[in-house]
Amino acid sequence: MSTPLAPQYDPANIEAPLYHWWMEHRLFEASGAGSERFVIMMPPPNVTANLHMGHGLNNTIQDVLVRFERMRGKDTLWLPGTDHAGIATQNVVEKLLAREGKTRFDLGREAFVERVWEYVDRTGATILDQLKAIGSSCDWSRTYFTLDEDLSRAVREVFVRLYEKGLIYRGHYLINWCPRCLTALSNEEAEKEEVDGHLWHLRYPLADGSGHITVATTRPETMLGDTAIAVHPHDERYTALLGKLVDLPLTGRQIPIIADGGIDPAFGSGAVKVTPAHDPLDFDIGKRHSLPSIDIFTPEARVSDAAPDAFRGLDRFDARKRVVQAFKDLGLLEKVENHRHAVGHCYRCETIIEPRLSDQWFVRMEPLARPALAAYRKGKLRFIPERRGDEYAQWMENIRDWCISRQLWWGHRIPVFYCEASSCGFVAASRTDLAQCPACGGTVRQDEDVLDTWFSSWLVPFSSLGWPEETADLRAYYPGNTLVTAPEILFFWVARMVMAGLEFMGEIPFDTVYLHGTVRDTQHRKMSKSLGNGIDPLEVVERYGADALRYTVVSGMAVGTDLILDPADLESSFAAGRNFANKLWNAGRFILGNLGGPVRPLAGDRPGVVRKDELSLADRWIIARCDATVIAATEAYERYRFNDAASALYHFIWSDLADWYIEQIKPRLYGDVEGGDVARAVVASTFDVALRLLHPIMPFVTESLWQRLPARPPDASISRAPWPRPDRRAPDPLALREFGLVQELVSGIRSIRADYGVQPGQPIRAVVSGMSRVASRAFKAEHVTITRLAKLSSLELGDTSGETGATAVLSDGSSALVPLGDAIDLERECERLQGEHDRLEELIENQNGKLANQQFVSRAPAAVVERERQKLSDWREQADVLRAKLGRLGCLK
RNA sequence: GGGCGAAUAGCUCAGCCGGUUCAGAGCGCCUGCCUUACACGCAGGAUGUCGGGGGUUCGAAUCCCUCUUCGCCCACCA
Repeated sequence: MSTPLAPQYDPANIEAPLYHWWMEHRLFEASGAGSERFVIMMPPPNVTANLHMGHGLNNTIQDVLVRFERMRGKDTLWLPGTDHAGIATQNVVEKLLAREGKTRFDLGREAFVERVWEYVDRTGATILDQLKAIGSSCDWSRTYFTLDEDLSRAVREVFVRLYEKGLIYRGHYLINWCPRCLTALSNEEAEKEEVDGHLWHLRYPLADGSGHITVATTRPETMLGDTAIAVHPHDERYTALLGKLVDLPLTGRQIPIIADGGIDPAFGSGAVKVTPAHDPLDFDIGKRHSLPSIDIFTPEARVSDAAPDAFRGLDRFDARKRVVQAFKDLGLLEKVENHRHAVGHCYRCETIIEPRLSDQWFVRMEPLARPALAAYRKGKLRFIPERRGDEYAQWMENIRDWCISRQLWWGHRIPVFYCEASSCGFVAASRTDLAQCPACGGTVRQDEDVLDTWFSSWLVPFSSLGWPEETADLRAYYPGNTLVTAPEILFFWVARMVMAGLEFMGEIPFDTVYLHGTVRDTQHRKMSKSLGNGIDPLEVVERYGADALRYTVVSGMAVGTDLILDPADLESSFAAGRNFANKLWNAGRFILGNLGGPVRPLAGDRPGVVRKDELSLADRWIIARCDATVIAATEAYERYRFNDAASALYHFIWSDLADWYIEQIKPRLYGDVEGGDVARAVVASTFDVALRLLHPIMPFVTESLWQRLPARPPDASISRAPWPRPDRRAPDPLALREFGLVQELVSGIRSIRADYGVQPGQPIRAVVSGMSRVASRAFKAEHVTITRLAKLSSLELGDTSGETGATAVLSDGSSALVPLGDAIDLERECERLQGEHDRLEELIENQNGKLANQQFVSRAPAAVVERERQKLSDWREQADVLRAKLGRLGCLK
C-alpha cells in the first residue's frame, strides 16, 4: 500500500473495495470467543424496503456502538435480518398484479403466495446491500428472514404454547378493520389522527307521535344500523322518555330509548344513537343491554344488504352524504357543528379505519405485561432518553389484548385446525400440520388467517438464534445488550419483545433501549415519500461518501432530539462531514509522507523508546490533548452521546492536531531543527489514536489511513484494533497552560497583522515583555514555533520600552508589542487598546462588587471564592499593562 | 381530555447536578491569502435583551411558577 495518496479523498473509489476487504476477512462475524459479548438485534427492515434516511440514522447508530464495543475487545454480534412485512409486502405484489389487471383472488391463495415468494427472491433483500454501502458491520453470516423455516417453527411453537396456556383465544369483537387492505389490525396499527369533522344533530321521531329526541353523531351513516338510543340514567331531560320507542328514520325500524351510565349528558344533546356493530362504545352498550347489532357494511366499507335499498352499495362516505341529505329532506336535521376529533387510520395505507365486528384471534396480554412492567420498575430495563420509559410503563399498565389474526395470505398461517365434521367440533393448535381429525378421523381444515407480522418480530431476539432449539448461538448471544430503534415501534416491537423474552426465555432480551429521533426536513416535517421531502442516503454516499453521511447523522442528533436535514440543500448538511474526511485524509497524507518508515516507539520497554526528557513542550501538549480526547470520546460513546464524541474528535483532529501540532513539527520533520524522530513518534502515535477513536463514526477513511501507518501487518484492520486507553504520561496541566500561552501569543500577533493590514508575506518583529515565569519558559521553548507561525523576523523576550507599535495583552499579563514604525496608526491603536481596557474594567468592577458582597464571600464555597479572586487579580494585571501602554502612546487624556 | 418534552447567533444544535468556556460549535456571512498536506484549505473577523413575565438565590441560559409557540405519546365525548 505504498501508492501515493491523491490530494483529495475519493470515497467513491475507496469505500466499496474496503467493505469488500472487511467481508473477505470476516471481521464482522461473531466469534463465540472472548469473555465479554455485545449483542445488538437490528430492527429488521421490510424485505421490500429501500434504504431511506430513517434506516441510515438507525443503522449508523447501531454501527457506531458495535464498532466501539468490537474495538473494546468484546465478541460482538450485530444480527441483521429482514421482515416479511405481511401487509406491506402483500400490497406491493398486489399492486404489481393490478398492472396485469389481476387481483390476488384471480390467482388464488397458493399461487399468490408463490408469486410473493418469487418477488421476494428476485428482488432479494436489496436493503441489506444498501446497508453495506453505509458501512454497517453486521454479521451477515447469520442473516435471517422472518418467514424462514426455523423462525416459522419458533412462531408456531409460541402460538401453540400460548394457546395451550389459554393466553390465545378466538373471539367475536369489534376490531380495527382496514377496508382497503381488507384485514383486521391491532390497536397499535390503527393510528389516531386529529381530523376536522362535523357533529350532526339528528332528530328521531318518537313512535307515539309525542315529539322527537335529538342525537348527535360524527358518523350519521351508521344510523342505518342503530338499535337503540342511550341517555344517562340521571339525565332529567330524558327520564320521561326512557323505555319509549322511536321510529328510526329511513329504515322503518323501531328502536328503544335506554339508560346507560357511559353517556356524558354534557356532550351534544346528551342522547346517543347506539350502533353496536360500528362503534366501540356502542358495542359495549349493546353488550350490556343485549341489543341486536346490525352490520351495515361490506368488508370494503360499502353499505351492505342489511341496509335499506336506497343506500346499498354506496361507499361509506357517499352514504354519509345521502343520509344527511335524507334527514334534511325529512326536516329531521337539526343542526351541523364543526367538530375536531381523533380518527383511526391504517398504518400502512392511511385509509380510515372501520370498526368492524368479526371473529379474530387475540393474545391475552395482561399476564405477559405484568412481568415486563415489573422488570422495568426493578430497573432492569433502561431507556435512553429516560422519559421514554414512562410511555412504556403507561402502555403496559393499560395493556389491551392483541388482535393477531390478519385476513391476508402472506405470512405465518395460524396453526389452528378445525374438524369439518359438524358433530365432532374438534379444534386445536398444532405444532405440525394435521391431515385428519385426531378425535374422529374426519377431514380437518386449517384456519384461513395469517398472523400479524409483529407476531414473528417479537420473537426475533431468540428465534433468530435458533430457538426453540438449544443452539450454541442461543446460549452465547441471548440476552443481548442494546436495542436501537425509532420510538414509533416502541409498542409494536420493543415492548412485545420484552414480554416474549420473559415468557419464553425467562429473561429480558436487552437491558438498554436507545430510542433515537426522527429524520425531518427544515420545516420539521417527517421525511416521507408522499411529501417528496426525502433524502436518498445512497445519493449522499455517492456524492459525499458514507463517512460524511455518518458524520452528519451522528453529530446532528443529540439524545432525545430529531435529525433535521434540508432535502433542498444537501451541501449544507453533508459538506462538513465530507470536508472533515478530506481534512483527515490530507493530514494522513502529510504524516505518512513524512514518516518515511518505522518510527520510534513512544512508550513501553522496547528499544529506542522515546524518553520523556526528549519531548518538547508541543509534544507534551499534544499528548495531553490526545489523552483528554481519549477520555472524553470514550465517555461520550459509553453514554450514547455520539454528537459529543464527534465534536471532541473534530476539534482534536482539526484544531489541535492539524492546525497546531502538524504546523509545529514541520521544522523538525524537514530537518531544520533537531528532534525529527521524536516528532515522528509523537505524531504517528497521536494520529493513530485519533483514527481509532473516530473509527466507529467514520470507518472508511480511518481504516484506509490506519492500514498505511508503519509496521502494520497486511491483514490488520482498525476495526479490530484495541480501543485507546488513557495515557499514563498525561494529564499534563502545565503543558496545556504553557502551550496555551504560545497559542495566545501567536493568535495575538496574527490579529495585529490582520488589523493593520500587514502583508501576509511580510516578516515583522515582536517583543514580548512582562511575562509570567510560565510564559517565559513556554516562549523560550517554542521560540521557533512562534516565529514561524506568526511569521516573525525576530522574537525578542525582554523590554519593550521606548518603542511604539501595536500591543496584544495575554491572559497572564504579558504583552506582545509589534513595532510598526510609520505603519502604526496611533489613533486606531488607542481605540483598540482602550476598548480592551474598558472591557476589562467592566469585568473588574463587577468582580469587585461580587467579592465585596459579604453574602457571597461567606456563603459561596471557598474554592469558588478563591477562583473569583484569582480572576480579579489576573484582570487587574492585564488592565494595568494596558493602562501603561495607553499612557506611553499618549492616548490617555 | 390526560401525560411528557422543547424554545440559546441567519440555519442545525452543545451548554449534565446554578458561580469563566467574561454564552460555544458546525454551516452560512465579511476581510485577506492558491504559505510546497488539504481552496472540501489557511489566517483574521462580525453576529445572541439565552421565547415573554414573575419568583427563589450572594449569584440563573441553568432551579420554581406562569403565559405564548411548537412537538411527541396516550385516550371509546358519540
